[in-house]
Amino acid sequence: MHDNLQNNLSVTSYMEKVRVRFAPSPTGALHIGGVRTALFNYLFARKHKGTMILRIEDTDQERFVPGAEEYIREALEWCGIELDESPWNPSPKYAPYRQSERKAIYKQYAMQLIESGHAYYAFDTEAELEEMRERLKAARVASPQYNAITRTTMKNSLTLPEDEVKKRIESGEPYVIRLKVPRKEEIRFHDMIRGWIMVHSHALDDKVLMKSDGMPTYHLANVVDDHLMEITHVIRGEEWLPSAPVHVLLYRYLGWEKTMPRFAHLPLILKPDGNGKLSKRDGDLGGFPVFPIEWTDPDTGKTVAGYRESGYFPEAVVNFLALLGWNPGTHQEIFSMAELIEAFSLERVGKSGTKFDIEKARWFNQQYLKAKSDEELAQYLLKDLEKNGIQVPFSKVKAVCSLLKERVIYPTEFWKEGKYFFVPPTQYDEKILSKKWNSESVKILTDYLSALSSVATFNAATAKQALENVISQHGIAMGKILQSLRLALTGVGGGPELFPLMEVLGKEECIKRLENALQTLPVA
RNA sequence: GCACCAUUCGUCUAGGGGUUAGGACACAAGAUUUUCAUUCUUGUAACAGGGGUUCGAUUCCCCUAUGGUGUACCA
Repeated sequence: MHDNLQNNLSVTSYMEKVRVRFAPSPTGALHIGGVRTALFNYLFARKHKGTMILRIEDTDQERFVPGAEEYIREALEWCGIELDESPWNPSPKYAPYRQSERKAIYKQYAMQLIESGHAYYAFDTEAELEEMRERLKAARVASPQYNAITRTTMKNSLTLPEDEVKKRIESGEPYVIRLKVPRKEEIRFHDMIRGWIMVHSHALDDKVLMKSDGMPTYHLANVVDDHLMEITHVIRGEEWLPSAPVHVLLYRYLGWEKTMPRFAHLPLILKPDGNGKLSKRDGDLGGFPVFPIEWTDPDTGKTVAGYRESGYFPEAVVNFLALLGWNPGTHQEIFSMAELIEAFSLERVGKSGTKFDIEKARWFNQQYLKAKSDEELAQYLLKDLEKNGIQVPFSKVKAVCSLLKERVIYPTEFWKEGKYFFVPPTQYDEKILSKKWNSESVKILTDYLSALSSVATFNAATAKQALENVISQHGIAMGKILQSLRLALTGVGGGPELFPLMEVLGKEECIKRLENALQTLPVA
C-alpha cells in the first residue's frame, strides 16, 4: 500500500518523459514471454505518453541467429506493439540501437571504471577458472565464485605488477575486465512491483564487464545504454532480479545513480505444469504455440507455427498476455489495446509466476471471433477456398461464416467445419447412418425430394415448410427425420441450423445431394 | 549448496484484521436448441503448514515447507 502510493507519486510526478525499452537478443524466435515483456513496456509507455524503444542486445556473437532481428520486428508488428525508436526508425540523438554497433562506447566506460578503481583486468584462462572453482568446491566453500576473496589468488591487475599487466595487454594477451564488487556492503534498491530489495555484496561475484573478444556483457551494455538512452523505467523479466544489484553498483560507480531508472521485474510465465519457466519445447509437448508467428530455424530448416498460423487473432493474444500477471482490479476481461493502455499500471502487476493456460487463450480467441463481422471472417475462409481451388460468390462465403461463427474458435476452422458447403460429401458418418438411415427415412426423404423440386421460391422458410408438409402426411415428428436429412446433405451428424444451411446450399445442390444419398446409401 | 523472489479454487486472479473469501477459464448439472455449438441458470472447488501479535487472523511478524529465478567471457 505504502509502496503503491510512492510509486504512483513518482510516476505521475516524473518531470521527464517516460522512456522504456524492450531489449531482446537476436538468438532465435521471440518467445511468448518476451512478447509479454514487450507488451507491458508498450502499455506503460503509451499510458504515460512516453517513448517505446527497441534495442537489439547482440553482444553475443556466438549465439547470433540470422533472421531473428527481422522476426522480432515482424512479431511485434503483428501484435500491434509500435516502436517509437528502433534500429529501423532511430532517433539521431540515441542511435545506434544495436549493441554490436556501440562497441566503442562500452570500452570507454569500462576504462572509466578501471581508472576509478571499480574494475580491473583479468587474464585467467578458462582452465584456470575451472581449476579455481574445483579447488573451492573441494574446500567446501559455499559458493565458488570470483570475488573479493578469490580474486587475490588469480591472475589480474590487482595481483600482478603494473608493468606486467601492461606487457600482457600490449602483447595482445586476451583479457577480460571485471567489476570489483566490494567485499562487504549492503546494496538496496526499489522495485516497483516487489518493493525494497536488499542483498549483500558478498553474494555477488566480480562480473565480467568486457569479454575477451572486446564485446561488453549484458551487465555493462545494458547499464550504459539505459543511461545514454535516458531510459526512465526498466521493465523486464524476473530472471534479471538477481543481477539487478550488480547493475545498481554500475550506476553508482559510473556516477549515474541519481538518474538511475526505476526497476520493475515482471513475474515469469511458467510451464503449464508449473515446473520451470515456459520454453520452446513446452509448446511441442503441449500442442500449443509458444511463438507469436511462425519461425523457421535457419540451422535445421524446421518451421514451427506461431499463434498467427494457428488461427489466433493478435488482439486475442495481446488480451490474454496482458492478463497474465496483470489485472485491472475490475471484472472486465475483454480489452482492446486502447483499453489496456488506459487501464494499465505497474502497481497492479502481480508478484508470483503464472502458469501458462492455453484454454484461456482459446476462450479469448473465441470471444474475438464472435465479435467480428461476417465480412472480416470471410476473408480467412476465402483464403482457404483459394488454396483448394474453389471459386464461389463472396456472398456465399459470408453466409457460411455467419452460420459457423458461433461454433468455432479459430477462423481456420471455417474450412474444416464447413467444407461440405462447397464440396458434396463423399463419406457419411457411419454412426448416424446406422442409427438413423432406415426404410422409413428413405421413404420420407424421397417424398421430400419431390416436394422440394416443386418449391417455387427456395429458402430456409420454404424448405422447412415443405418438410413439415411431408412429415405431417407421414405422421411423424420433425426430430425423427432431421438428422437423416442432414446426413444426406452434409455427410455429418452435426452442424448449424439445417434450413438456413439448405438455403446457402441452394435448391439445385440440395436436390442433387439428396438424390445421390437416396441412391447410394445402404438401408439398414 | 548459496543468494534473491514468490505461495488465495485445477488454472488466471480480486480482496484484505471481523466477508456466505468475489470474478473468469476449465469441469459438472439443468434449461433453450430437431443435432452439435452458442446462450442462460445452477453447482463442485482455494487462503501451504507451524508459531506469534490480537478480543479476533486468510490478511501483520517470524520460522518451516514447497515452488521459481539466478549463480557463465548467455542474455
